[in-house]
Amino acid sequence: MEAYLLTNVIISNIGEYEGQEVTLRGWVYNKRSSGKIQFILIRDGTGIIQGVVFKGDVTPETFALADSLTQESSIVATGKVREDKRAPGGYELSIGDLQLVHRALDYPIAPKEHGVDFLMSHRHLWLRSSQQHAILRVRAEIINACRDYLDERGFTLIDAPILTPAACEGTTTLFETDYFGDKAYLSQSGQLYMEAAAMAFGRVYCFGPTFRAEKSKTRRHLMEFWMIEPEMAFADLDEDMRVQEEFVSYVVQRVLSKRQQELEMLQRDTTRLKKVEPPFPRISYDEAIAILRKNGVEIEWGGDFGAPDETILAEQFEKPVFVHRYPTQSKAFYMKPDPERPEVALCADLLAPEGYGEIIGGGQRMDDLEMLEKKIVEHNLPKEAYEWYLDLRRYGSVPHAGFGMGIERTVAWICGLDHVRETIPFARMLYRIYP
RNA sequence: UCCCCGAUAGCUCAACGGUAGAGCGGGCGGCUGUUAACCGCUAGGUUGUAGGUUCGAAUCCUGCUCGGGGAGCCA
Repeated sequence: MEAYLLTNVIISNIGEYEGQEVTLRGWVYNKRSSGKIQFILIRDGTGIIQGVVFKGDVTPETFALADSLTQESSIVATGKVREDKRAPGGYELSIGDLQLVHRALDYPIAPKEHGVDFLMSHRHLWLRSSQQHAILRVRAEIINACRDYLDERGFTLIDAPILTPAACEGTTTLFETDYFGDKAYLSQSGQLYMEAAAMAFGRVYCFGPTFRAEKSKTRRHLMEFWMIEPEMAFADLDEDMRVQEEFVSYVVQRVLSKRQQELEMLQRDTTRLKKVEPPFPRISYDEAIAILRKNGVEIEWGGDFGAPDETILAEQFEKPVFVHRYPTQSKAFYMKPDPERPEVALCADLLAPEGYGEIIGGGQRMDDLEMLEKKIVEHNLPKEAYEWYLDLRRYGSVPHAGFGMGIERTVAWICGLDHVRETIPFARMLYRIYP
């Protein structure tokens, strides 16, 4: 077999080779035959093209091979690229020569409807289907867009550790692991480390997996998910929200312009996505409570919002909406209380439209040493573990703010999916860690 | 942890107290333009599991296991 070269022809730009003879390497996506003619849908990861084998055009051996091909068998096909309106994709390959690389027997995923359990158990093969391809390409585009936006604005990528000595927020359950006889935990947020990095680099972000050992079993939860967490020195809550709305708008518009084909494949109605541009509406927690009560929700001041509450709030607006200044008591220890009203914190959540819920949580951080020490005691956190964090308030403390955006929820929203499990290549869910 | 729903052929489902079926996928055959192609034939089942009720259970009841949706918590 000839050497695999990266310069080889790929299906996504097959149009450039019209009229030429090319060699494609890929897998059989599906096959239809009509006696003396075989239609082989070939996919190579970049796209799908229909290959046509006429009995009269090839050797009897080649035709017999084409006839015997099974779904997902790997092949090398050589032939002429031809424009043809009847073909899906607009181009066809008139196959003259065909080689079998490997014959796949009894590929489990048939071209038909399947159940969630079956597909998730065959995730390693499900990734080959067109829809999953489209979703993961949108995910890749979102991640690229996030990084481009931040990189172009003076942010430095400073990744946070995944193995950590203690809870960042000390509230949710952590995955515990043995660290040579000591306990270590899988990170649930890189934020505290980003605060240290922001004092060193000004504007920073991290992008990596985070882990929550909560026994959440909903369409919005994964045990392992990816979060992008920017942090900015000399920034307050207002600036934080301005960056967020610009950031989210940039990401959405970028996907709309570069991944239109994928959104079409997913049958995503993009009319509401097109409206995602700054500024986003801002409502206070107090206003949110009033809206909920007006909609018949019985809710006390001080509590957090549930998923149905978030949907009601988001439905009031066309664009994503900020809910700011939540009660300090319900928020993490590092949130800075509003100096004009200490019972609320200078924080904001961004709720996506169409019922997708919270995609960003963020806010201004506590920059005063004494108040932070007090909060750590109030939250029953071990002060020794946070000495390094307190140092940031001892040596040149400044107002600073940041946020964390969940990639999977953002992908689900932009793709219009009803569950986050398809937005990550291999979802880690409650009671499901295979494959 | 709690609430609701489900488990029948490889897959998606039907049969709802009286002999377990269909479509897709597999195998064999037919067809020179198919679009999840079509047509014919064929193989494929201890109905998740353990009990119970009944002359008789896939079907009704109970436990268990596994899965799905949701709550809480969060991104």
